[in-house]
Amino acid sequence: MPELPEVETVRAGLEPVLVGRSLARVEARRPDLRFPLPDGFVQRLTGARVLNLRRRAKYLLAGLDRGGALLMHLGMTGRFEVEGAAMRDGFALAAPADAKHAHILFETDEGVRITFYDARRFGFMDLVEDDDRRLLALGPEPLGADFDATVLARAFAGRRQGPKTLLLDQRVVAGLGNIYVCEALHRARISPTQPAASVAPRRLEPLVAAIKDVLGEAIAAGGSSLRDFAAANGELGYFQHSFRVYDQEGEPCPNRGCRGTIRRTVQAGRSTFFCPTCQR
DNA sequence: AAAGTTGCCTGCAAGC
DNA sequence: TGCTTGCAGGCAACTT
Repeated sequence: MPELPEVETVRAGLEPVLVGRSLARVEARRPDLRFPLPDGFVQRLTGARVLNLRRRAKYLLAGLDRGGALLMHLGMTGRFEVEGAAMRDGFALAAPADAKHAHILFETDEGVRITFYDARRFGFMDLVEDDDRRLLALGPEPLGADFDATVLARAFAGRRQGPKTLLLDQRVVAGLGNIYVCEALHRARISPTQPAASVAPRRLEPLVAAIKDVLGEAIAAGGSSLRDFAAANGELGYFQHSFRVYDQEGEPCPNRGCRGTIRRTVQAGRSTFFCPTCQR
């Protein structure tokens, strides 16, 4: 469940049980996620206190009192489950619900257990410093003041690539994924496939606004929940009901005054949903 | 069969 | 010509 709004929702859910707590127990139930866990992962985290929980792009960063941070990425299917303070009552916690994909377990000094599940295992964790190159390479936060039309003008200049693929490039703007790029381009009525250099400059400001709007609305809705089977303890987001183009192939275009039909195409190996009538 | 992720690899074009 | 760089597209990692 992982684009910026989903990661932000996860961050907000973990913050109250994690920040200020120390990790009494850490268990890695396999040596790797997408990549091998770093050397001494469990030892280096056990006993550490979490100072803060931040989001950067689609990354979660738990700052540690012993320096550095725990970097976490949800990949495609990564998710966290939080279970209450059973330890305080002297009861052992039940086995993870989906034991096969429960890869990392944290238990705080309050006895709260936080389990990281990831069926496809495209997610990853690492222990990093502030100068980690994955973080330094990221473009501006789309909801930040420094993301504006000028940023897009620079990124689009001279590019034959479509706006769709450039907006997915985390070096241009950090945190957008397939869903919200499709949604934002539709709101701004910009073709996802035309050469980015051919998008008129006056259209970049509305595009920035569309990106900020759709992300803000999605965060307010708790993100989007796709293909989420067992409803975890946390509530599911409901923004998927507000999709105007994503996964809406064949539906009428909801843009005002447009009588087009939503189509699906493939760009850089990923589905693009758009209205060929009003997005030009 | 398709999937919301990133990053690596390739082949090609452009530039010096 | 040959080398380097950037670009654009494809694919791999895995499970349901």
